[in-house]
Amino acid sequence: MTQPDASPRVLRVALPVPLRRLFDYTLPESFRTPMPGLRVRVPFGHGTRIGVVVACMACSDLPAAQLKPVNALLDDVPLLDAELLASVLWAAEYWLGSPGEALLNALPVALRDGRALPQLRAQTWMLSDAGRIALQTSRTRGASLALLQRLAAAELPAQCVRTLPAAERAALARLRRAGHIIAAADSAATPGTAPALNPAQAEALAQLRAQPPGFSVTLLDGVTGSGKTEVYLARIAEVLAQGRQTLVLVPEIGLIAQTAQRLQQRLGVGIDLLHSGLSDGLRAEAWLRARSGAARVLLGTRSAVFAPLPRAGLIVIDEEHDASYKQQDGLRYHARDLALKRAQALGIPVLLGSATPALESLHNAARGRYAHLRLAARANARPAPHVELIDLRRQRSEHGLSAPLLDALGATFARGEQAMVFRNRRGYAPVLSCAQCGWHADCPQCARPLTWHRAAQRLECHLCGRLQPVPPCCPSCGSSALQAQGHGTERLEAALAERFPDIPLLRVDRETTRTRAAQAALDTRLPEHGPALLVGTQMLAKGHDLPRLTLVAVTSVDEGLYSIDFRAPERLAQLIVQVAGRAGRGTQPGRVLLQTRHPDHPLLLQLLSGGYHALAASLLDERRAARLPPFAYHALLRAEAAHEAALFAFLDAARTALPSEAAIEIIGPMPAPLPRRGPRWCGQLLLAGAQRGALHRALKPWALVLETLPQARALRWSLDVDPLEMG
DNA sequence: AGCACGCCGACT
DNA sequence: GTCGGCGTGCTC
Repeated sequence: MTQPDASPRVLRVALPVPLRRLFDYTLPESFRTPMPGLRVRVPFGHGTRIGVVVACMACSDLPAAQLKPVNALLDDVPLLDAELLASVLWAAEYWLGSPGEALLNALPVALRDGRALPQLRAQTWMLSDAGRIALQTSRTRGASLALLQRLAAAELPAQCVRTLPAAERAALARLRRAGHIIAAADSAATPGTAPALNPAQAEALAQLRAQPPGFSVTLLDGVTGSGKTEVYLARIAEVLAQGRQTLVLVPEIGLIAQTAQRLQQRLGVGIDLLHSGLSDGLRAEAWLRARSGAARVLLGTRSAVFAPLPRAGLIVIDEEHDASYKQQDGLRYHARDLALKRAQALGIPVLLGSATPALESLHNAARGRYAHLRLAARANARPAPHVELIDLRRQRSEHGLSAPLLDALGATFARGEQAMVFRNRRGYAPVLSCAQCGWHADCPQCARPLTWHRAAQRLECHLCGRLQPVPPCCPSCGSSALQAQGHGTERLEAALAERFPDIPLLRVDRETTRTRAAQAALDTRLPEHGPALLVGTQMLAKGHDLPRLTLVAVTSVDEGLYSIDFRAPERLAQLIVQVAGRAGRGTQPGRVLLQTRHPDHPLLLQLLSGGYHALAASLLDERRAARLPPFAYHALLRAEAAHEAALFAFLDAARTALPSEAAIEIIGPMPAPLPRRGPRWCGQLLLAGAQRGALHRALKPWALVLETLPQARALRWSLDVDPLEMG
């Protein structure tokens, strides 16, 4: 092992190439010794690359003759501070990715090409109302008075501060603390008044305040409407008052706007946003503001977990159970888990919020690794919505809608109230089949049924996106008796529009949000008062706050009951609780209808009688008995190839390359749950271990072997540590 | 991943 | 005669 030295002449550099290793370069005599986290330009292969310095050393493990010199140091000070550098390298190590890709992806796009840092929009100081009053009432003297008068005459750009007399510079800091001088950008907002906390919220806040300073994880577990956000806000306000930064993560971009508005109104500071909807320039600006400490509250989606936090005080993960926090390509990190790692390194608390915590989080709470705060009651003492099952075996249903469901919708509209109908499939019908011979339309490549999109007059493969015309008659027997089998959102929309012609109806799924303008425009299309109906996929489950929504229906919960994916019951329960939480937010109590052919299913019965936590407890028992996560650790090798033979040649070679260790169970190679996607064959190899450490120790060298496997040439493969999807 | 080097087919 | 197919080897 090489040792750091007083005058290191070798730099270990991370480069944006998909190789799980670092590269050593010599540092030319004339160059100063850079700090880790600095960007460099280096020769690589036949060209040059931008990389990040990871370590400075006296010598390399390689012979000096094999090292090339660094071309240029690109920053004066490291772009990544020590904590962020270490945390990103940890993520690359843990999720078995390339350290260089992880580091370069952690930077905003605008900083990846080695350009100099853009100038941050200059900060400008101005008088607050309090400052103006202080000036008018002549309560100040000396340098303070001079500075207030100076600012009353004109706003003061921050870069002019260093030319001020020293006494006035000292006064600036003092008057900022007193709130007499504020940043111009923050001037528009003044903190809103916090509503009085109910006893449960007050108790939760008291417990949070009682925690010892430093790293801690708290699962804030509260039913929808219990006011988790008020608890976050109170904690964030305290962190702000200490002059420290808060990072808030939400699962989806669609939740950013409403969350930002609420944070801004209540906290009275500008909220810096970090998400993929921003331009490169804006993202870089927010990232740099975070790095400078100027950004005090950062709000973003998954990738915002890579924001620099030099003055970190708190991290909040809202809807912590949401699977969107798991990156599904490239480095397959989990933003919640990385946030926990960062909080530990930063020595700050993390708040995990959810009405339906992930089983992993409940397990961690039960083991005492997380503090567990329950907010059981709805904040406004409104009754929880009433959940009922509709037995589809005993009802004839038309277009997937049973009579009791239609009656309930009719009654809701008659009262002038609003309703939502969920169906997890878009299109008109998931299968188009022949009533004569039983033929049905399949994707020739994926060998799965094509979805009939009736309005668009085509068949669509929801796996590979292939589009085909609708045949005029059965290609197999010539019969014209082609019929829709099953129901998608488009079919529900048509059936409901026919049944309730006078009720404003809106369909929300990937199809409608893609073609019609933005999702934001959707809410404005429904009346605020009077009856209305929303039909759509899970997209509906978040956002869309209809005040008069009192009925929520799920047209079938059965896919979630009998899926091969062991996480399906957890997800179904989370979805049901989440959609139930959307009903009855106004003054009327809510009602939830679940259509099923399995009304005796223990999962449904337990959810109805004991709620999410009772069900979660049994699901955890099942996971323990079956040795599934969180009682075991998984890693999944996925591969897809043009030929089936190449696919299994690779997976077999990968299996052979694994050390024969009793601690690891190897399942496969096997075809993926959906074995064909477009022209490619998909397969996988699942590794399970009882101990995370033992599994990981075997995985790291294995990943390096996989990179060099000749069978890996002809295909695409990826490793997924702690996979959330088996497929 | 890129990007070159390296040996075998249809074209000005 | 060559332009170019993608097999394979490497990147400090």
